[in-house]
Amino acid sequence: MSFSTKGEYGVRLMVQLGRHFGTGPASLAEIAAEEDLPRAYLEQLAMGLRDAGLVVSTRGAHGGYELGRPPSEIRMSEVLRALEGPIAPMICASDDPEHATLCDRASNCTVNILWVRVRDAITGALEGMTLADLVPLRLPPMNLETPTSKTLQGAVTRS
Amino acid sequence: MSFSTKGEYGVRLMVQLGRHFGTGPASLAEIAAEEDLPRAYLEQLAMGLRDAGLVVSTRGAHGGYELGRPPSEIRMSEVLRALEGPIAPMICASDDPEHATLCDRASNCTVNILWVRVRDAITGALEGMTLADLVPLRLPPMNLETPTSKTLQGAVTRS
DNA sequence: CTAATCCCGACCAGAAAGGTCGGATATAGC
DNA sequence: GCTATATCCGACCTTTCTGGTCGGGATTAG
Repeated sequence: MSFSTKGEYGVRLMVQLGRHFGTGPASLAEIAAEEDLPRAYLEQLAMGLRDAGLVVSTRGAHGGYELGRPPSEIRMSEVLRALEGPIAPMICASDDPEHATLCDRASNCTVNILWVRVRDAITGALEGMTLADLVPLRLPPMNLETPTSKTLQGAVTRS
Repeated sequence: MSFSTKGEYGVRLMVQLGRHFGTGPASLAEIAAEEDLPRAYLEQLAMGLRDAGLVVSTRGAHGGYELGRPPSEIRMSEVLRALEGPIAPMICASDDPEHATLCDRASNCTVNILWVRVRDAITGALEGMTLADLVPLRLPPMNLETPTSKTLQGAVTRS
């Protein structure tokens, strides 16, 4: 029982974008360095997030990705769905009606309610959290784009 | 995000054993036929359940498996753990302290609380259900081992 | 003795997952 | 326009996992 590392990496990517929120697009190269993740792989994840409308991309030099909405308005359920597809602990209990593969044995299948309850528990937990809950608080509101924050970035994050 | 079919098959196996509860051991051949699952594969799952003490095996002719306890005393969390291992939506959020692989980035890892909450939601749901909730109510006590069920067996099971 | 049954390790094939590569396209700054 | 920096995106590769089989051994009821 687990999420894929796609989910893990994707969430970490989103958290980083949350930290950069309001400061213009952040390039994947930047974030890959900060989180120590393979850049080429992040591309795949970012595209999924973009297609879901969670992030906005800017191409070309000085381009990158930024959140489409403030962190507090991005539910983690949306993020996980964009990354991993419908939330479904079992094929017969998907929260996406499209993919709701009714088990052939639907009639005498009493097991289904188990998976449905588990699914609802998961979506409930995910629905109750926003990206803002995961983004470490930004330092007290000084001028947001301080040069110091930039200088710091380079220094840290090298594992 | 999903359980493996190991979990699915295993739960179905347990439900069948629940139906047979109190009527002596049921052979895997029998159950494989009833649920239309590969017998050889069920063996693997049954052994895991046995090692966890959830079922008791009887070897030799007329042997088979039966529940170690009444269905109402078997929490689904136990069943799933026996089948799939510790409940951990992410490596850094296992409910088994042994396998709690602290992420190297533990200090600046704010994401962890997400997985922990999800995990707790799942275990909560699982803890709140017993096998009895999944076993279809038995018909009013007639003679339980009807001959018709036996005649059926022979016909099936050869893939 | 025989048939039924669990026990259990070895093995296997296909799918999925994680990840790489390279080139196309777009854009900011000179 | 040229160049450096980005996203974009399909093709590809490699390793792991998973669902599943096989075959033989140990046990036991009849």
